[in-house]
Amino acid sequence: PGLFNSVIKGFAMEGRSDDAMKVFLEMQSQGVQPNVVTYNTLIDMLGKKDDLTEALRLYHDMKSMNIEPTVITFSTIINHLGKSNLVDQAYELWKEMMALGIRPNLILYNTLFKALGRSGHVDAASMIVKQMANDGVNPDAFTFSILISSLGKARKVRAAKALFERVKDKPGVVDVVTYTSLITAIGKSGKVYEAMRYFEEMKLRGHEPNVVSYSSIIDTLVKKGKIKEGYAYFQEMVQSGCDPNGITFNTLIHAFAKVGELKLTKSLLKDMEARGCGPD
RNA sequence: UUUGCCAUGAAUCUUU
Repeated sequence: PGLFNSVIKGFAMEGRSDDAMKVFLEMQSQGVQPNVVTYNTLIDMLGKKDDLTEALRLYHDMKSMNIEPTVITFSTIINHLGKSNLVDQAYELWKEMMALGIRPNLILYNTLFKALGRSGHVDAASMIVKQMANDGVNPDAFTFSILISSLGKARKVRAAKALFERVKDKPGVVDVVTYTSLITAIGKSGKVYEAMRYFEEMKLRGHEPNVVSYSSIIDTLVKKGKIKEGYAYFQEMVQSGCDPNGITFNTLIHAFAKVGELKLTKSLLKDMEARGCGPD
């Protein structure tokens, strides 16, 4: 089924889910049995188009075909349930997985933290962090980015910072995304200068800010009325060869419009067109 | 050749 799976994946990546489903039927009519990878791929594809009903139907299908789900099956479904804010169902699946004796791996834990974090269940996530440690699964930069931004969205910025400070000297668990998560959390709490301090620390530690990092710090600054400072970061970003995207421009244009900076707004709109970032 | 095909993180606006 490997060949069919690759073809299905190809269609899935192009968003051609109906073609993918046709291949799925076609392989069966040729007597090739789909395997767990086939199902995982299709479930992920359906989840990406928010068709959770169909995704769950396939999950039940595979079980009735006696195809054993794997940890990937569960992280795929939990991921999409989380993104659809169906945390309770995500948590049910987590329990089902445990009941089946399937060991959660790093990605599964990260996915679950993300689902819990989105819905504000940061305390539940902290409990599971302990279980993860007991399981001998080591957190990575994804884990801390998820936990830190979840804490930030739950307005627990002190906890976010404490967590970050606790792990930032360990190798391999902090990267530009982890820093950006913290910078955003602090920025949204209104501590502009502290956000800037971490932004500078990030650069000093050799983590090159990317378009998301710059957009985040710019947003923090301009929302606090620090238009000049925000624009200075925009210039730094361009000079350092980091291309702004539609979100960067959107952030600046909103801010400029608010304070009536018509000239700068116009020049940004031009700049935007020149860069092929269509305004929306 | 413990082969190959599948899953996770950060930014703006909009919103219930």
